[in-house]
Amino acid sequence: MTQHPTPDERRPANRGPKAAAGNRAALVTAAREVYAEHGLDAPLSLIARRAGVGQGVLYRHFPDREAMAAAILEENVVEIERAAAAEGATLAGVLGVLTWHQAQSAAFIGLLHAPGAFGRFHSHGFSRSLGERVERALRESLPEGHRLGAQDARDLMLAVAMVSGAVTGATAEEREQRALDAWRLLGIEVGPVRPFEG
Amino acid sequence: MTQHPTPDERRPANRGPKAAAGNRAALVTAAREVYAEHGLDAPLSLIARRAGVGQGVLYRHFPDREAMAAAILEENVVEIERAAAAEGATLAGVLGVLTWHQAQSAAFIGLLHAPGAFGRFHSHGFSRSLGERVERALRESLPEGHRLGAQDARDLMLAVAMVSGAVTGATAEEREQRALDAWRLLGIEVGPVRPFEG
Amino acid sequence: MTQHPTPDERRPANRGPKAAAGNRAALVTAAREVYAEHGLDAPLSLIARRAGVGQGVLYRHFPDREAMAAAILEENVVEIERAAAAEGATLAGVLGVLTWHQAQSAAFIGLLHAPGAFGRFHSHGFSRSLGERVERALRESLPEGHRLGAQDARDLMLAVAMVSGAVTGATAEEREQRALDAWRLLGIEVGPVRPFEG
Amino acid sequence: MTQHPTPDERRPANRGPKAAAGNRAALVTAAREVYAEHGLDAPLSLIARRAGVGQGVLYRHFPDREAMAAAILEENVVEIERAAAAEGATLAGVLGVLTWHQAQSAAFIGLLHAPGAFGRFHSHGFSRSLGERVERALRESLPEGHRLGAQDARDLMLAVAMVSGAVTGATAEEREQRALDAWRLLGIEVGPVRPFEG
DNA sequence: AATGAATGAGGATTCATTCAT
DNA sequence: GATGAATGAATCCTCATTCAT
Repeated sequence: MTQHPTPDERRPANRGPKAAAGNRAALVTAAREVYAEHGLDAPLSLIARRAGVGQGVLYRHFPDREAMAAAILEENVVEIERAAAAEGATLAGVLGVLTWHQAQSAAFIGLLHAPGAFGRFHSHGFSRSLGERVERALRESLPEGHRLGAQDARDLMLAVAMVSGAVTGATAEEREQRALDAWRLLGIEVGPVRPFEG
Repeated sequence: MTQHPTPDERRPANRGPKAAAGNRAALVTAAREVYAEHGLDAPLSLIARRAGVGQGVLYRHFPDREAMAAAILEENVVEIERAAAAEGATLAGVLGVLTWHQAQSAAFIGLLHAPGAFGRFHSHGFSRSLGERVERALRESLPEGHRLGAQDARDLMLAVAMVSGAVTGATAEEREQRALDAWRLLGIEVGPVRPFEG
Repeated sequence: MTQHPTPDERRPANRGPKAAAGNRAALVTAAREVYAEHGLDAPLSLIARRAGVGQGVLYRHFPDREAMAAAILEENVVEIERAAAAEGATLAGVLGVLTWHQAQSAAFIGLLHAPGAFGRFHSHGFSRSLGERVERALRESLPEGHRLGAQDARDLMLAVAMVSGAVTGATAEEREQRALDAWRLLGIEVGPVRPFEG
Repeated sequence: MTQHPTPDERRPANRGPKAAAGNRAALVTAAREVYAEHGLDAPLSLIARRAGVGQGVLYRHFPDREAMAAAILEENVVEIERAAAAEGATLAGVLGVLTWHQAQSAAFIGLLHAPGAFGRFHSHGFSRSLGERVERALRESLPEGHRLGAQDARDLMLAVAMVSGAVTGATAEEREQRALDAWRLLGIEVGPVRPFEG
């Protein structure tokens, strides 16, 4: 009685476990779009719908709001880490990749520097660690022997936050230009703004 | 047992129809507190309760969510305008006042430059005009004969947005220092960070 | 975006604050029926629907599951207390009233002795205190000077629990007879089984 | 980050198709534990997980909720039947075994007498027959030539239900004492409270 | 003009059950 | 025969907003 007693007649096909990987990918894609359009407060149900999966599938893959957001941010950070680890990486080059991500999804990179700014994402401290990973990546991209003092590192991350502030709220079209203007105001050189491709 | 709704917080008794102006003020104060505690997503009912008024009163004064937020920002902007209009105003001085407001309520001033960033405040475009008013105020604070080119003005507002980015997500304690660091990175001189008082 | 932005067109009439008392009564009546039919696990939404009110109204009057159940049980207990407090009350008479309530809503009186039996109602300990109130009422119904030892009181409440066990799960028709049989097996005299009417 | 489902509790590796019987036993054991911890509303998925099998296996063995619960009760009843069938069985002795089961899993034995009491287990009427089996077992335990009249039999089962009522809701520690107190109030002699062991 | 109850849509989350592999 | 992912209905609960008084 208490529970779901209406098994119904025809279900719209169970695509089987094979669909799992595809579903997860679809969810990530959908989440990226939906977050971009509606912000991090977007209803999860919308993401599930957009991905073409049931609510349950979303919860299976991402047990809570944070897990979903973390999965998105994670990918951004991984790209930046890869760019930093690549042969011949330079700070300017990595900042270019970072800027590309900021321009693509300002709200998310902005989140790196604004945990809890809107009353969410306090718990896991995940953005803290993501922020640290970005910081480490930037450090690693410096020329051999070139070390950043603590204050320098802090300033660099502050600069990143400032660029995020610059693009926050701008339309997708304006973002890249704004980011470049921001780096210019800071007097920091930035390489080509583009995704990292090994 | 636990039958009746919620006992409310402060409830200074119905002060009768005359209190309209007082009610508005109480709502603004309450909103500022509530937004600070719970973020912009805070339930309007909480604001009404905190202000000690009925829900209807809130709607009488502020027809929608945006009107409420706009009223908060409005006060910030008015202060900045006053600072700019004052005898002997300087850009650095006005930026000090602006920075004080950023440090006080980073999220709200940040909104100035981030309309719609989190899926809100699309409709009225009010922040556009608030932003323009800030821009005008900054211009007016320049020495007579000193005019800002369009690009310079744009850069200045971008810098303001960047400082907002720098303080977003920081704790109340850290904000002022971060803002000052940000201005330093931009190489822009800022006067004492304090509210404007005639 | 995040919240309920679809105010819709025509609402089915707001019957105004006057409806409050009526709504509460309707909810209590509906809850009694629904609990009887579906048990304490019944969906609250069903109660609201049965009462002909919106979900919100239910939550306004009864902030949580327990509050709803407590309201129902409360009424039963109050009746028993009244019966015990009446002029010329006797133990047998009060037991008759108590038995009437057991026969009417076995599950609920049963709850008196089975807090948490089904994984709910742990928190407020309300059933504990309701049980104590029944115990006190039974004590008060004893002839002047006749005091129940602690063990006797415990036995009496145990007997009440046993009668609840006897009627639990029986159909509405069988309950009264079963209860009387149970009291007979216990060798305890019970007055007429009927509600208390001053 | 927190992407994959739930890591499960015990997971003794896929034991292949041969394990059917073992799976069933594992499910029964798990169900007993889970029901004890979470009540009859416990999610079936939890039982499957605890048993270390997939959801599908649970459904293979127990087509619905009731089948699961019935399997648990079945074991209790079988024990009682064995006790009654044993050489030299006495009513008091069998009641002792029955009481042991009541003390162990009050809720379940209580169900014997409370089908549908909480909105469940209407369909199969299985508890009816389980109840009848208990009744027959008790009858068989009487001395040769000693027959129970219909009313006496009914009273005896009522007494069993009453003892269930007495222990319902008590903590595991209190149950045995309460059950014994209940039998004492009924004036029925009960042998040692212990499981039946041939 | 103020009050606060009513309304119900919306979004989160949980499971029972099915079924591809 | 086992596994465990997919599905989505159902329930919970929260507010934005209206409106009788």
